[in-house]
Amino acid sequence: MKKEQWVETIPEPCPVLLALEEIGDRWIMQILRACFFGYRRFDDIQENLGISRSVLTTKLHTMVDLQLLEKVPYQEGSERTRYEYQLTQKGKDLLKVILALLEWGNKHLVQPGEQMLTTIDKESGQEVRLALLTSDHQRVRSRNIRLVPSER
Amino acid sequence: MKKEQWVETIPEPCPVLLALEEIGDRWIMQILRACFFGYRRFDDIQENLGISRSVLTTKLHTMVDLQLLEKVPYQEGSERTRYEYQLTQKGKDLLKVILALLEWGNKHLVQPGEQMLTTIDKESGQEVRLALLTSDHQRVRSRNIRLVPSER
DNA sequence: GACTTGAGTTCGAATTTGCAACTCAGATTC
DNA sequence: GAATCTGAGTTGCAAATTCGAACTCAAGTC
Repeated sequence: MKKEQWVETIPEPCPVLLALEEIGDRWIMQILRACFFGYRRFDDIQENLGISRSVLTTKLHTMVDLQLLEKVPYQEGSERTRYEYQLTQKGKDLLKVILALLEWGNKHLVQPGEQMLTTIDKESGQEVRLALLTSDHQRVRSRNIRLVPSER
Repeated sequence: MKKEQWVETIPEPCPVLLALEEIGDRWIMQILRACFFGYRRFDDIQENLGISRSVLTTKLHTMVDLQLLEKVPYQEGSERTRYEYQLTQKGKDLLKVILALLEWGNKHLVQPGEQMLTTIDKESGQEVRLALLTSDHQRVRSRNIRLVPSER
């Protein structure tokens, strides 16, 4: 193998692979997207995604095991107690992954005439984008980065 | 369905779903990661990922169809012409997705004692992270964003 | 002429997913 | 107080994916 692009030594295990092994299957990211977009209940998620009920059951349980979601009881008015799936902090920390996918989808997948989904700052109303920043807030362009192993 | 978190109206088709339908399967992101990390040839990728050869063949072809990769001839010295898979611009534009996964993996999946993989600025050597920026370079925190549909 | 290498094919077995129907407990209706 | 509805699953079987290992095939090498 010749010239490498961003990295010379890849740690074992590779953190990106670890991430993909947890959430890189056909459904988990889609379920997370639904959760970010406000869906919380079994039937809502099932209908929104068109996933089969049996698979959704399994995926929700593994997502709870992985601590991406939490099964929380709630009541609407005086109805009986039900359960909904809420994003945990670990789950919420995947927001940037979703936003990165969103930017890429807007750029490469949305056809002219269709609608994009843009991220705006609630306060200023300005458009918001993901950028690479050094610790003292300088912007860095992608081609100027390198990946290095470091101790946890 | 009650209170939504980041978005009131989701455009149809949703750009995030479009993205996940293209690259959200079990292998494509892993193959992309391998490409970002410098692997370009069939056997190298196959060995690195432990994917079965038949599936890799199919995935590489669909990735070429989707214009994520390009099959490019090359020669090493005077050897016969071979082919390697290179990231296209559309493929390279997924870097932020990979970096977001990397940050998440570092934070939540790397065990103490194992190695993280950190992103640094080639010039300053400083650590680099993904951040949300408005168009005039103000940082925004995740909870202060909203998603709105917009015309393409 | 036999061997090696990269890049696949082929094929049967194992795993995952889909679909439709069934369950089951708590509310609500008649 | 029996029948119905609703949310959140199970169950069982068919269809689609993936795996592993062996086989192919064309170039180039010994």
